[in-house]
Amino acid sequence: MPARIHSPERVIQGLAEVFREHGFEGASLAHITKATGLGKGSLYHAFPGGKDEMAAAVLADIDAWFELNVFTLLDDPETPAAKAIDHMLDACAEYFQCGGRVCLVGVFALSDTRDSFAEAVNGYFRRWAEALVEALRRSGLSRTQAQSAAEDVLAGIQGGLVIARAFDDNSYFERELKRLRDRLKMT
Amino acid sequence: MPARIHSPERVIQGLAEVFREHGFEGASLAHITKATGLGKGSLYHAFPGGKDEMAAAVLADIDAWFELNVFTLLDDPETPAAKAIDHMLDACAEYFQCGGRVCLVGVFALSDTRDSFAEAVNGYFRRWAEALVEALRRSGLSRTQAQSAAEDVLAGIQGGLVIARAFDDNSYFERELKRLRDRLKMT
DNA sequence: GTCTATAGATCGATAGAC
DNA sequence: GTCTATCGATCTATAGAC
Repeated sequence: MPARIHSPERVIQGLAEVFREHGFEGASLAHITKATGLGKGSLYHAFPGGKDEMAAAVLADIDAWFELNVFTLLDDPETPAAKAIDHMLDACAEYFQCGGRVCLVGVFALSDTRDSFAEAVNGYFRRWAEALVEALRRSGLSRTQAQSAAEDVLAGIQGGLVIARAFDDNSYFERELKRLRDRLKMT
Repeated sequence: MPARIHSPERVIQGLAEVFREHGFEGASLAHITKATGLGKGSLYHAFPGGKDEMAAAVLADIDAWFELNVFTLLDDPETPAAKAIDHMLDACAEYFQCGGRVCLVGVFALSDTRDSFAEAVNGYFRRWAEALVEALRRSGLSRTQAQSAAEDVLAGIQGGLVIARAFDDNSYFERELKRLRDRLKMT
């Protein structure tokens, strides 16, 4: 048998898709083997900790993506706040496929799965909020104003994903992003 | 054995709690029997359709609650818009226990459960949006403005619940409700 | 209407060949 | 590193006594 047919990135991506679609408890190994193309043996070779370790790997991968594509720019004191925030919203539109893809961290947050991954779930949103506050302060807002606006943006994004999915209408998420963009420009 | 120890309302409430906490797939009959106090036999006597019928009953119960406590007042042409909207946000704070309780419809919307309950999930938010648009138009907004504001409020509520639960911090949801209240007053 | 017992399928996880 | 075979547990759902 050839070694390493499946690149780690593809496996993580397949895992993410299954967890997003079915949630943690609904993500059966049958679904996972189908999505990754790996048998159970291979999966448990790569993730000895089982489903918990698979989910943790996916969460770490998400963290890394947002760190690279969103948070770093928000933090960067040399990047104009407006540009960093615009880029953040563009990145969200891309990552969440304009509402066609839900946020795994949000999915985990809503169910009892949150208790098992509390640190990752909490950390993801905390890191995002802190970086966004940093950018908003650069744009001239007070700490209180910036925190309130950041909370509002995070809720808008997560809520936009929920409602877009409920209506099966991606344009809902796009309109929500537009509203957030406009609101951030006004402040 | 005494008949009808468990009132239908208590059973539905127990079911709702389990589905909210664990999602549809994670809501095992073991959890359900524990939460309702009913054995499997009793449950399948009351809900011959199994878990699907249990979930549908819970969704219908939620619909009825919001119809009675939120939508009707928003629709009522004799109720001042500001009063109806204030009442809606109060009802949300109460129903979602200031963020301590998540929205089952939102939970279902995010996972593949949505496909099985698409009509109920879609209808819940559609009814809410329509009623809210009605109230906002009474307050003087154009149809376009009212629709945009209504979408924004729905997303804010759902997103507020996601983030509050992610942070395990109910004050987050309360602040989001306050922001929505202020924003609606400004328009 | 409620229960216990249990069927039959699927679950997560492991063992061991290659 | 990947597979098949398989384990014991748990799952949804049913049957039948009371």
